[in-house]
Amino acid sequence: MDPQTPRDQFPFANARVARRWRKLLDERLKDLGVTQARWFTMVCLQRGGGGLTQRELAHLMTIENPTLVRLLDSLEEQGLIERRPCKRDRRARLLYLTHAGERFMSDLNERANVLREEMLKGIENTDLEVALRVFERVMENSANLKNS
Amino acid sequence: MDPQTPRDQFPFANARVARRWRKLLDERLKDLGVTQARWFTMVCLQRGGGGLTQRELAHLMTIENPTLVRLLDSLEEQGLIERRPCKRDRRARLLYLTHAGERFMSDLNERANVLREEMLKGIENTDLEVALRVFERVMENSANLKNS
DNA sequence: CCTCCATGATTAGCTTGCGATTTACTGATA
DNA sequence: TATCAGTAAATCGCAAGCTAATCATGGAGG
Repeated sequence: MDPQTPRDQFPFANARVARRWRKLLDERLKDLGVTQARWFTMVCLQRGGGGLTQRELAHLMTIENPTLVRLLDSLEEQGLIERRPCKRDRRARLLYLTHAGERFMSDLNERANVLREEMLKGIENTDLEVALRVFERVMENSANLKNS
Repeated sequence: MDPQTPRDQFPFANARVARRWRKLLDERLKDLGVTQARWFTMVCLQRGGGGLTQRELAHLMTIENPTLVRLLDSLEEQGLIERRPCKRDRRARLLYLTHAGERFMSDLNERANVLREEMLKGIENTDLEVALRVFERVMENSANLKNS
């Protein structure tokens, strides 16, 4: 078999890290009844500022709408977010963190930050910046594919 | 909200790229009846050399055993791999690519290579090497966590 | 006003990640 | 030899990613 080049290894190594991060974070949020994906949903909603539609939030998160629907179902059931009707378009629903959800965020963020720093310990910001540039370029490249 | 640092963004950006890669590869392998995960299983089996146990292959792939079991079920059903009994340990089963599986690999690899080069277009090897070092360090760091 | 296409959300069904449990076997030790 | 902890694989059930299909509403053109 050919020796492995950096290009060969990249997608696998990337996916491996993503699996590991998800697994560890799920583990550490478990006693709060939250998962990595649900926390990410709340983070994006908070960043987006509340009042987003589901389509807009899905776009922010770069996931598909049906995936988001289920995440919102569970968050709503936990009382962490709300779906309110939209007056301008009765098909749409506007999303908000509840007060409980907002209060909860500081605990969740704290645990996520701790884990992140443990995982990134000893890694220079300059190296992370290079990695982020690579990610960004991959996303740009793949945006122009679709049907090739 | 705080300005986003490279450290904040890293896990999300990493996960996003992993989702994108999986999605596009699944799409391009679909007509061959293979998914990204099933192809990855075959790649690892080929690299590992055949005759691996399931535990060994799962370790190579950095996934859990139950996840692998199902991948192997579908690959076996498609006639791409075989599970043979192990004479030294009757609990274990040794894994092999079938001839059909081996022949199939060149098509699959070709398509995966094309996609990879499209996604990595314009990215320097030196930058990929930095990213790979980051990945490796993250995996090392997270190996020492478990119960913290 | 009606028709018809487009769009936001949902539902259904598949895949693949996980942990917990079960089953069959191994191997060490009393 | 009998027992018993440990291990390989399988099974079950949950979460979260996806596509395809459905439903309700919106908006444009005849």
